[in-house]
Amino acid sequence: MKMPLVLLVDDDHDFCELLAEYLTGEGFDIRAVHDGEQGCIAALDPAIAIIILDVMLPKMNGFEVLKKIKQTTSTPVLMLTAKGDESDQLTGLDIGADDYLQKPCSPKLLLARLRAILRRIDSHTHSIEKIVLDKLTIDLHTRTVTVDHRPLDLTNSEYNILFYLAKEPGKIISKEELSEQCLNRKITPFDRSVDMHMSNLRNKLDAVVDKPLVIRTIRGIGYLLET
Amino acid sequence: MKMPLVLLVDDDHDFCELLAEYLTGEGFDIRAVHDGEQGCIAALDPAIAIIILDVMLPKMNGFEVLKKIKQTTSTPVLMLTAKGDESDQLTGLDIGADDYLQKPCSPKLLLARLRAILRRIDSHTHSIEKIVLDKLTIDLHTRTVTVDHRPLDLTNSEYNILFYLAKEPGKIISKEELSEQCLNRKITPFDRSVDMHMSNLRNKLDAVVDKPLVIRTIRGIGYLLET
DNA sequence: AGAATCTATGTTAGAATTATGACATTTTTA
DNA sequence: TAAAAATGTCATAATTCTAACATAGATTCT
Repeated sequence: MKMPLVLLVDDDHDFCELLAEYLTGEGFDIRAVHDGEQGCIAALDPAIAIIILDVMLPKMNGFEVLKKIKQTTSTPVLMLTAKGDESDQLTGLDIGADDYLQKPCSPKLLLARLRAILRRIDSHTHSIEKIVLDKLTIDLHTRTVTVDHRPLDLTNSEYNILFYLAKEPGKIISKEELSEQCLNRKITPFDRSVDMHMSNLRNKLDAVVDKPLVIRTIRGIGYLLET
Repeated sequence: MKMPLVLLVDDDHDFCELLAEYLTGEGFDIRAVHDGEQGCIAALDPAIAIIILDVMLPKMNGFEVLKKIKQTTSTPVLMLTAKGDESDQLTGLDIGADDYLQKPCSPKLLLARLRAILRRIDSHTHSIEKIVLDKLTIDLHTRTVTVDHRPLDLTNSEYNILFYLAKEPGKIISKEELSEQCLNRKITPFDRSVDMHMSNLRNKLDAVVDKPLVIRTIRGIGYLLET
């Protein structure tokens, strides 16, 4: 999929044009139609990567269009709902929309949502399942870790950290990055959390085998998993 | 920045061609040069969004090139280092490289790193600083929250959840999403963590003012922050 | 080079936060 | 109306954070 093709179904021509211009600049191809019937027909094209669908449409309302689309294709749909009306969201969720956005919304937010959906879809179809490094195995789906076929019982944070290091063995990862990516918090001046997790992680790794895999400290910089 | 322009500095022509083809397909424009001197000159072009730089280069090694580039521009640099040699990483970090990758590496990983750097740079230059919703203020930089100018003392997870809801007020967010995005873990069958955090968050919100902002439950679907 | 000093990391123990089982309450379904 | 299912919340267990001190690597000064 080179330039993802976006089908835009909205009767507001100005809005379509504006959005088309913005999204084109961000690496998307756009096709726009302006009523529900056209939307249903256009949605059948398998080249379409994602559909942006307004609920307020002439001829057929957005929900009917959504229902029809979902009967025939599995193309993801991002719906634009009226502000503050969450019954719209509920109805859409039932029928199978992939995401929502209240209209009006910033193009930036819409872009972020678009990418999020495409990333999600993408990662479901062909993503990494396992990391295997010598005696270490990390199963991303079940979040389980084994060393030498023996299961390793890790806490959630320990798993996140080990996984993050193992994604790129030999690469030095800073504490800042580990804290933000694995612990979901900004690091603070005398924050020892990452060090503490490393200590515990090393203990657990040592307990299993003789010389299995080593987390090395790079003083002042970060940590790395030895290859 | 429509199609980010990538400068590739590597003497391996085949590798350059391969990568250029792949990255072009992913929405980048590529310019490639094959020795250090050319690299230094090419790097001066302000149109370049990011530089991929191999350490092994004829005429001038990668570190010298990196040093020269960093003296004159602030363009981010992703370095390609030899496998297993973290002294390369340390040297590069000193000089100011933005990221590393061991060569050989998959184009996919390289793409991910490229995007990560661009996202990071981007978010530093013009990102949202604050969310203000009626009486609620969330300062993203300091991670502090006030209601009616009174500070609200939240735990890390409570902050993450409130922020996630407040990013799109009125939007229904599922427990699955909240668990994965705010607590960094997959939700499990009888997992009550999100509910518990909601309960505590509501107590803290109620404690401050009379009728401030409400977290509404959408049974079977998720939660939303009322607007 | 070696001693003194500074700084970052390792580790212990206790505090704070988070997760989980149990039960109450509410909403939905049959 | 009863049963089933989802959420609210209390109490407690598990995890995570933080303060304090120990240790080791770097730096400075002679």
